[in-house]
Amino acid sequence: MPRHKKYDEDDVLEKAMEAFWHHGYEATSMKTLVDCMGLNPGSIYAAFGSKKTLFEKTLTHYEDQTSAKLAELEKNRSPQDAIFAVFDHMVEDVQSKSDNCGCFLVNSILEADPKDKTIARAVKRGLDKFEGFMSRMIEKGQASGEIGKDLDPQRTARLLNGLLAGARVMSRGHGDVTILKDVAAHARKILS
Amino acid sequence: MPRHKKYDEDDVLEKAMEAFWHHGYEATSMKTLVDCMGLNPGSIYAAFGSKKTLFEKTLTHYEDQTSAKLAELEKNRSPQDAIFAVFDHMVEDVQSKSDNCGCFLVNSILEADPKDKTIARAVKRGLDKFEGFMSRMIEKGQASGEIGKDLDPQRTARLLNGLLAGARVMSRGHGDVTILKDVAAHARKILS
DNA sequence: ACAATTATTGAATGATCCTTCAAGAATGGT
DNA sequence: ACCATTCTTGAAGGATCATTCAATAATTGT
Repeated sequence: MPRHKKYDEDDVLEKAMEAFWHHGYEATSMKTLVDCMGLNPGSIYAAFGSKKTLFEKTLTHYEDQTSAKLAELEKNRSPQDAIFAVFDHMVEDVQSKSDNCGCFLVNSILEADPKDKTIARAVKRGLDKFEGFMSRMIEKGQASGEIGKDLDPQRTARLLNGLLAGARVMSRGHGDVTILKDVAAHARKILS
Repeated sequence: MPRHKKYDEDDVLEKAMEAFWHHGYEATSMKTLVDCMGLNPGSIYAAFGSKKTLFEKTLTHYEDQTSAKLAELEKNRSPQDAIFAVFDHMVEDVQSKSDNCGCFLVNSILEADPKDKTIARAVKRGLDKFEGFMSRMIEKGQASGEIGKDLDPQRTARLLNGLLAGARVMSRGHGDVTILKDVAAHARKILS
């Protein structure tokens, strides 16, 4: 039977994701991908179809990674703490990395052509997962008495997501991290 | 003396801005600009130098337009109402336009190469104006008793800006406007 | 009306874009 | 050891990219 691939598909997908994440879809050329992934054009096209479909696969790869992290928080923490942990994680993430390239999903929302429904749907699916997590945590927190029952779970979830997205955007616009901490604190206030 | 330009420089700058705004910097080709602006490549280069410098000029053009609007609000409304008006304007803007392409500044923050200091600085200048407006309104509102004195003007200004940015991002991710109204309501709550 | 100056035109440039493909290399079954 | 199958290689493809420039057109001062 045949020859085996000498690279790991998840490895190179991860590298492609980093490239798209750093530079955006348009500014990431095939040459860049060839360099980053360590594969020749032919191999990339054989494995992933095209630049566009490769991009879509990196999006779902990111989505998978993110929901794995959320699932872990959901298992190991109280509902309220799980939400706070998301905000705290964002602060640490921005502080630790030398390059602040934000959330891959948020970046992709803004760069994507609104008419491109394939990417729009992939992004929306990612946002929905995030929102589902937040909403679920709020409901569970309300059931356990940890979170006030006056909050509408879904709308509050969206508000928190908006805060999260906005914080990342602003922290990238300025070189500043203060806004992130303030937003994390504000999230605590909302769920008080 | 010489021949006069047969186009208005502000007119074509406006059109270039719309092109960049809709598609982003990278996805806007020179051909697109030629079509949108109604000028030949030669004329564009003669007047604006390069694609990059043209983009920078559209950014400051946007900045000028925005600060004009803010100045008007600052003159005609109470400090608190001026802030609320910004949020309400965002809601109306998204609802009225068929294509929701967000805030040109925010889009540019995320697309721009972090190493490109020229664009980063232009964007930061725009954000600072916004933040300055918010902060100034809060201080004036506190002086007149309209806004609680316990709020830190600058940090609250940044928080509000983050809310604003986040709302636009989320409304673009989903097809939904509810989040915008909720954010506007939340801003009122913060300044209550 | 002519000269001087500037604007417009659009074809041409070389670089880079994404993609394809024919060739060679490597593996597993028989 | 050989065949069938699959992967890798990297050069070549045409398209499009941003940019330039020589030629033409238009305007104003004299």
